[in-house]
This record gives sequence, structure tokens and C-alpha cells, in this order.
Amino acid sequence: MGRGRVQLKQIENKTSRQVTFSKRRMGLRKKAHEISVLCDAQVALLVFNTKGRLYEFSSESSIENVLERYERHTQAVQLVGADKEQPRNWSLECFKLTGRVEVLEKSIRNIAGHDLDPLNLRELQGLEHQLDTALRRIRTRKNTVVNESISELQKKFISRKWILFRLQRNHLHAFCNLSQAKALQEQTNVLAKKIKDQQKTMAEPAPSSTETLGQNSSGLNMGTPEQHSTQRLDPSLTLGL
Amino acid sequence: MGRGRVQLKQIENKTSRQVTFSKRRMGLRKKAHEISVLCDAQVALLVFNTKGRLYEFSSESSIENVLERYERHTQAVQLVGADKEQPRNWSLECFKLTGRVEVLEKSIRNIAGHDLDPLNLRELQGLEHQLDTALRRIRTRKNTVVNESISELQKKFISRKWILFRLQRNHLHAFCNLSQAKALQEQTNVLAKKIKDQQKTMAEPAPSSTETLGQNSSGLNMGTPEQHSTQRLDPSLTLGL
DNA sequence: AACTATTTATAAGA
DNA sequence: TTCTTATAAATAGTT
Repeated sequence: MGRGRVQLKQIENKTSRQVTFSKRRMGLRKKAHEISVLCDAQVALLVFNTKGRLYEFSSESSIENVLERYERHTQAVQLVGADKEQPRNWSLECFKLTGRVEVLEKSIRNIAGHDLDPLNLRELQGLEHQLDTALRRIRTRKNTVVNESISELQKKFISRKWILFRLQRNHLHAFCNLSQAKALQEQTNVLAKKIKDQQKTMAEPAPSSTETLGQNSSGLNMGTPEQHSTQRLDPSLTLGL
Repeated sequence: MGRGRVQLKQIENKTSRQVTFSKRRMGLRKKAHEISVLCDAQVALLVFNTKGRLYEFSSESSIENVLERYERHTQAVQLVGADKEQPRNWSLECFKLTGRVEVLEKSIRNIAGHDLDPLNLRELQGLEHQLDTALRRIRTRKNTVVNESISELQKKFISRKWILFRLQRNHLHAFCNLSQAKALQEQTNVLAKKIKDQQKTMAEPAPSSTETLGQNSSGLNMGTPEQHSTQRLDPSLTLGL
């Protein structure tokens, strides 16, 4: 439509091409608009020129609406066809993943004993129990690792005496970790003091528990394996409550 | 263009609309193709009819290419406008985030005492120390929370005697957590037995450590706060090594 | 689906 | 870019 017939191939003349692009772009846009109105259709048109500049048209207020509809449409089609779903909407995926990372990082901080202020007593107890269990698992595993090392070395007969001596020493140092017991002791002391103070300030003291608190001590038995199922901590630890 | 002039409004006659839609859709498609060839442009065209059926056209092999380019383009535009940087490459971002999530989940599993097999002794020790520290922090925080509860209740004078009694009992139960001490004891027992066995099977036993292992016991002091900085575990726990 | 009278789009020139 | 205009193309209504 014009003075002469045009071949369907790239217009050589740059200026001419630019002009044609401009005109036809407008024409395309007009036609897209017309079909959307005349036929009640939803249209999105994206055009990039050679330099990468974008010209867009949409029958809707936002072209995103149409693109989203397209995403949903192809997703629905893919769901039927493909078994392995590739995320179509990367930005949404990123958003979700970022949230997940935040949650995980928060968990790790809590597990490491930081940012505990928002947690209530029940949550703290849960956390404590979790860590306590974990610590036991880790120590068991460490035990296994050390034993395996010992067996391995025994098989190899390498510097037999000296290495076993060192292994044993490390082993014992690792397991007879004092920090745990120390922490337990300190907490108990703090606690005892606190309750003592509380009861001093009270008009009517609660049942006689503090009187004996200061004097009691628990015997943490380090006996032979044969004993360990019967030997327990001193029952007086419960302070008569 | 046609026998009569058309008004730019939805075609009432359903059949007529359907026909027009079909014709114009083809025309639009043809024009889109022409502009892409003549002017070296990248074009994507999405058309949904009233019933939601999709008709698409793209100058490229896949319409996705154009849509992705559009995403990048709008993101780039956002980059100029907004101060908060949006990732330009969402799929790469997703890839990185997925990796991070995996690392975090692995950490959490390790911290929870699972999947420990790949860890060596040093890593296990590190983990143990980390948890030990965390546990101490958590118990300190718990202590604080309980104390705050007590203070709060004291202020309010609600069922003063009874609630304090219960708080104290819970408090003591919570802190004098026997599982810790028990675990320590059990591990030590297992260890002691193991080393004893090892040394029995050795031609030349290592320096005299096992002889005293079975008989020693640690005294975990539960004394008053005034004592706690001087009172420590029985030094014989180190077994002379 | 085809036809065709008309309208519309646009190539080339100014 | 924009306007003009000759002409090619698109398409509304009809068959």
C-alpha cells in the first residue's frame, strides 16, 4: 500500500527504514487498539527497534496485566505437559527465596543464642531442649569418630604407643568438657540467690525450700559403665519441692 | 477499509465479531511480521479473545526471548529511577539464593545434630563449642525471663503466695535439667570403657591413666552464689593426663 | 471461505 | 519529522 510494491526484506536505506518503522509502528498500534475494541480482545504488543528501544502497547491499563495473564496461561499449559516445572516468574521466585533465607538466618541466630529477646519462656525451653538433644548427638558422633580413629591406627601400627596416648588424651579432654557442668552450676547459683531474695522480700514465705538450697550439692558420678544405669544425681537436687 | 466505515466500538453481532476478529488478527500478525523484517525489529504480540484463548506472535523463534528482554528492559528502567537496586538477572539471583538456602539448611541440620557423618573431629568440636555457648546464652536468657515474670507478678499482688511457689518450682525444674549431667556421665562412662578396652588389647599400655578412671567422680557443687567462683569440678576428672 | 467495493495504510516525494 | 498523494493492502459486507 503505497506508491510501489515492497519486498519483504530489510530496508537497506537507514533513513527510509527509520521512517517506515515509525509509520508502521503507529499502524500496528492502531490496528491492535482497533481489534481490542471491536472484538473485545486483550492485546499486548512489544516492539524493540534495532537499537533496543522499546515501544509497547496494551489494550489494558498496564501491559503487565496481559503479560501476567500470559504467564498464567503458559504455566497452565506447562502444568499439563511438562513434569519438571521451571520457574517462569523469576522475580517471584527470588522474593520467596529471600524470605526463606531470612527465616533460616533468624533460626540460626536463635540457635546460636542471639536475638533471644522476642522469644517467650516456652520457646526458650523448646530451643534449649533442641540444643541439648543436638549436643548429645554431636558428642555421640564425636565419640564414634574418635573410636574409629583409634581402630584405624591400631590396624596400621603407626607410632602405636605415642599416637594412642595422644588420642586418649584428646578424647578425654574433649569429653570431660567442664564448661557444661560449670554453666549448670552457675545458673543454679544465680537461681538460688534469686529465690532466696524473693522470699526474703515476701510477707509470707513459700514452703521451706531456700533453707536447704545453699547447702545441697549434687554428686555427678563418673563411675564405670557398669554402674551408670543405677547411679543418678543426688535426689536432694529437687530441693524438697 | 471495506464496504462501509466502521465505528470504533465493540461489534454487537457475535458472528460478525468472531469473523472480524479472525481477519484482523491475521492482518495484525502479518503487519507485525512485516515490520520486524523490514525494519529489523523484535516484536511480540499477545492477543486473548473474549473466551481467554491465546493467539501469539513473535518475530523471534520464541516469544519468551522477547518477554525476557522486556523484563530486563523494565528492570533497567527501574534501576535508573529507583535508588534500591533490583537484580538485573533474576535467574542468576535465584540460583545464588537457592545455593544459600541449601547451605543454611545444611547448617541447621548440623546444628540440630543430624547429617554429622561428613564432619571431621575438628568440625565436630567446633560445632560442640558453638552449641555449648549457645545453650549457655539461652539459659541465661531464660533465667532473665523467669526473673522478670516473678517481678511482674510481685508488683501485681495476684495470688501471691501460690504463683510464686509454682514459679519457683518450675524454675528449679527448668534449670536443674538433669539430662545434661546425665548425658555427660554416660559419655564419660562409654569413653572410659572404650579406652580401658583399647589398652587391654595393646601390647604396651600407654601411661597409667585407666587405672584411676573408674573410681573418680566429680562433685558438681550446687552451693550459694557466694561460693560459685571458687568452687570447681573435682580436678581428678582430668585423670592425671 | 471467496469475492469485491471501499476504506485504510503507507511509500515516496516534497 | 510532517504533509501530501498515488497506490498497495486490508477488510466489511455480501454471496
